[in-house]
Amino acid sequence: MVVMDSSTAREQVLDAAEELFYGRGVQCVGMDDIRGASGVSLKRLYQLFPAKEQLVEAYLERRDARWRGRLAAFVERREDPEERILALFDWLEVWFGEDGFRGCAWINSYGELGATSERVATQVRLHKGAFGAYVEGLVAAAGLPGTLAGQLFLLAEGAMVTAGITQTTEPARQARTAAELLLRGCRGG
Amino acid sequence: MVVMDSSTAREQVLDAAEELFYGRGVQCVGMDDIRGASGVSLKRLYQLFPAKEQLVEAYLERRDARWRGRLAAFVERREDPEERILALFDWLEVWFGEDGFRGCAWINSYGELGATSERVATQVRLHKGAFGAYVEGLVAAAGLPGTLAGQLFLLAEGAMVTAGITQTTEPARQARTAAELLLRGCRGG
DNA sequence: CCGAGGGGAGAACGCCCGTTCTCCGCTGCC
DNA sequence: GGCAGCGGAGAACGGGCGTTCTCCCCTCGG
Repeated sequence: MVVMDSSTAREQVLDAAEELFYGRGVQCVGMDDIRGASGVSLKRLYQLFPAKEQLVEAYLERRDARWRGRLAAFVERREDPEERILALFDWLEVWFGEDGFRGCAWINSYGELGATSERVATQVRLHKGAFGAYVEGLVAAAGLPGTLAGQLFLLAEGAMVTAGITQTTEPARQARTAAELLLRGCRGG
Repeated sequence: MVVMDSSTAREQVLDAAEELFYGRGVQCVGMDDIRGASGVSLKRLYQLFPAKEQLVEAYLERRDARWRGRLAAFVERREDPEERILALFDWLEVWFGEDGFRGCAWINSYGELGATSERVATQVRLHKGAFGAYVEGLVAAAGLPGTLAGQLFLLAEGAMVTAGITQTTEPARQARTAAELLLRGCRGG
């Protein structure tokens, strides 16, 4: 096989890890599965990630960057600050409808490993904190009261959980409708 | 030891299972841990539950009955139909503040086993379906539009997830505030 | 051409865990 | 009292998995 430098090997491992961990759950994917799917030998795999836990951490970290990047790119296509808030829920609907959607990776990982692995719990809190801060930013940019941000955040989280469990996109629309009502309420309507 | 009939043995096993599965996650609790905590021998344990998966199923099932019973008992102490809807969120706050609260057992189990075990996935869907139907009932009893129910449901789900991850009770109050606003909107206020 | 070293494949190791089996003591009936 | 059978304790079994080790090939410098 052609030589492969460390950073591409790393990416291939993370690609495989993301697909498998997200699709089946972390604990039922073995390091051997990762090797098979990535084509990176166990030896090198352990050079890149000294233990499975660190691979899980890296998987969540990289996915966080991607996920928030995609969200922001979608939202920023709208100009109006209030439209941007609603776009958040439109984006959820797009996400929920994607092939292989299986709920929120962080919520799932927290359910699986939150009690066991401090590193995983930390990644989840960081991700949810960053998402919450992003919502706060959108709310502030629209000149709306800060209390609204937490409420929208809960709607989004509820929609993610429910979409994951029911395998439908409908929760995104329900959450969007609720968000519109809350926005209207803030405008004093 | 004194003789123990099947139904008390069953209860003791389920008590132990509930505490351990909920507190640490299903997969990191072994059948031996259940035996140690319940005092029921492995042989009898396997007579009562032929496989671990069925014990998990029974744990979720019994917890569902308890959980919804407690919720209903709390809510029904209020007379006014709209107060009952808000009481739902007050009850969440009580629940979130309990010792050992670690999020929603069904959401956690779904993250852990939803992709692997059809029985577990089914239990989770049944539980969430029953909770959703209960919310719908409260909304209908208050003469409010059915679309509100789904929105309140999402708020409650979001609060459960967030309270579990952050280990705070605050999401219950945020969700309650949002619920009040949505109610007010329905009244045409 | 030769020897050293890095990397790949996969066997090996140790441990855990779900499930079953073995052995033994107790109990209750004749 | 004797014996059959139920039930408890825990060893045993089989498989899986995280991690490490062994062996071999290929490459590259002399």
